[in-house]
Amino acid sequence: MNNFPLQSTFDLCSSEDEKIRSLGFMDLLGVQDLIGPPFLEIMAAQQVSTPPSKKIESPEVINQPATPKFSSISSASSEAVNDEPVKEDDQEENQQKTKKQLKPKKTNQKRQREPRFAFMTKSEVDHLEDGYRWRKYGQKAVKNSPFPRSYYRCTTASCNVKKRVERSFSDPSIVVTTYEGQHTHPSPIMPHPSLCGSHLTSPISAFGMPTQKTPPHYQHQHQQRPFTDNIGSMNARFLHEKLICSTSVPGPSLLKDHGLLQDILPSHMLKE
DNA sequence: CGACTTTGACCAGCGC
DNA sequence: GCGCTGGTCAAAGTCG
Repeated sequence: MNNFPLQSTFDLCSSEDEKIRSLGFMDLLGVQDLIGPPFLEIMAAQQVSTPPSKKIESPEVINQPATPKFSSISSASSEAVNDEPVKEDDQEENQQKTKKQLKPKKTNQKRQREPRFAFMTKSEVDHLEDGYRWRKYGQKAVKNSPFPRSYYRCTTASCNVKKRVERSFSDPSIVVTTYEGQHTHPSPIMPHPSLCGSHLTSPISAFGMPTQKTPPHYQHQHQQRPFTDNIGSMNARFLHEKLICSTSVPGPSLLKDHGLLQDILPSHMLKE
């Protein structure tokens, strides 16, 4: 497997990411775009639903909505889209500002988290090309890891998507990327949906990630699940890898995907 | 000169 | 209450 600089590892099997494993990757990805409802339902059913009473704090990954399917994601997404959590805080904000020219966020309520999804990618580079433009706004050393975690934000003004990138402690060759929120715009770098998948000029962009390369008709069809739109593209591959890694996901819908993925995935992977 | 990165500081949440 | 950690801000620096 040295042919590619990187390869995604979806079964999230590193010890460090056990937490990730426990939760529905699909849900996080919102992959239903490609797989269709039946599959999702299966996945959703399998998902560890986070008890409402318990805060969804598990770092990446887990904010698996308690509700099956994406109803909660949908609503979350809409919030996410408008996502201007800060505005209503103006007054409080002022007080805080006076105090310190810092963070407008924070208020009486807990910070609302956007739907997040994480995935692991075997890569030598930390910041994978995913078709969107990101601006780094922070970096922190992480506990229990020699590798720092980088924080990125989508540079598009109206887009509040963020992502965190860190290397796996257990396997430095693996990059754990966590996306938060949804893109409210098409990919500025890869404007041609048709390029998605079939023209993998770069392994990185190939499963780089949530590039919005979903065919227009598809997007239209699934408009109400904005979150999935962003991710729709990468999932083909991610999804499949996840599937082949996860023995717990039987299902016809899987087969359905094979057709779509054949030109993307190595035959041996398909077999698996 | 604008866009982006680096980096130190600050704040909130959480566990003890 | 206190300390730790994650997440974010914003000034300064860097690059094209």
